Amino acid sequence: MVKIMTKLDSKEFLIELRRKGFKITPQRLTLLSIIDKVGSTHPSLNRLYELARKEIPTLSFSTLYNTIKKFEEIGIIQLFDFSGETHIEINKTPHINLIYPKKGEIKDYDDDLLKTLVNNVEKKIEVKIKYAVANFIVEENQ
Amino acid sequence: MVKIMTKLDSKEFLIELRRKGFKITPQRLTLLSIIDKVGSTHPSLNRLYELARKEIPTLSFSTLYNTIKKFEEIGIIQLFDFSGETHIEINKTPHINLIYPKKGEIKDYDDDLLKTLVNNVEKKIEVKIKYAVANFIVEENQ
DNA sequence: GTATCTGCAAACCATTTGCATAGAT
DNA sequence: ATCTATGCAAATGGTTTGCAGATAC
Repeated sequence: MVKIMTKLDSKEFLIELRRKGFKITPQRLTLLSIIDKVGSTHPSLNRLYELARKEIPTLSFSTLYNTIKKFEEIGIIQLFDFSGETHIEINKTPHINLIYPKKGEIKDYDDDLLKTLVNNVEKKIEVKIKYAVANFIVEENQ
Repeated sequence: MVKIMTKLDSKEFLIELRRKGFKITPQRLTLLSIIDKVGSTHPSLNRLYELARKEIPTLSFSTLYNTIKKFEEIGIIQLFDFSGETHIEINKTPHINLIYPKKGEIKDYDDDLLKTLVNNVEKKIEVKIKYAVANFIVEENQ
């Protein structure tokens, strides 16, 4: 079993995974460490697959898929659809995604005003917001 | 040619369509009027197709698809992916989409704070935001 | 030893495209 | 008359599932 230390696979995190009945496999550790590294660039599943293949050339897409879905279920990541593909989000706090559609780039941007907005809405209509992202599409002139 | 009066197919709007080299067909007028009516519920393309079929039973999905893409190009609507499907957005001003994932419901919610946030970001990083939507996922306990 | 995971292959399904005919201007 | 739109049917491509053998525990 390969052991790579990252923010995500710290001891407590692995214990938590096990507690939920998950097995710790090399594939999962590798995916965790890749997500830890590049998660903030919001890779698509296919991009993630490319990256993971460099480390485990025999990895199947279905293993990646199942694992990613489990990670979402547990709450390690969020998934979102963009431009016909599933992408990864690791920033769980309310934030802005600055989207450059032509470049296909998505950058995180933090602003406390969004957090205030979430609080306001929660109070106003008496709901709990589980997750909040503001998508700002940037105008790209050539 | 069927003529149905809506906010969207007002005279100026049709002139604008023609100016861009588009032909005004019954299919397009019907789609415009349906979008005008139900656009705020963010229907998926398939839902839109169901609705349109009730009015034009022979309508093909590819006609709907091509038309919707044109509408997006012109700027009548925005398209976004959610839960593996393409959905329609007609609210072009910065607003919040309250998403109830279990129900599959998406409700518009307006708050000026979001508009302020957009202005702040535009000034701070010197970009023009073409389009802004904040997605708030609502926690639904059963 | 047992329950879960992996990898392969096939199925699924929304989206996209090619093309011959029809229609708008 | 010309150029664009429609509808059909097939292709595409990302996602999802079934299953036999392998692995974590």
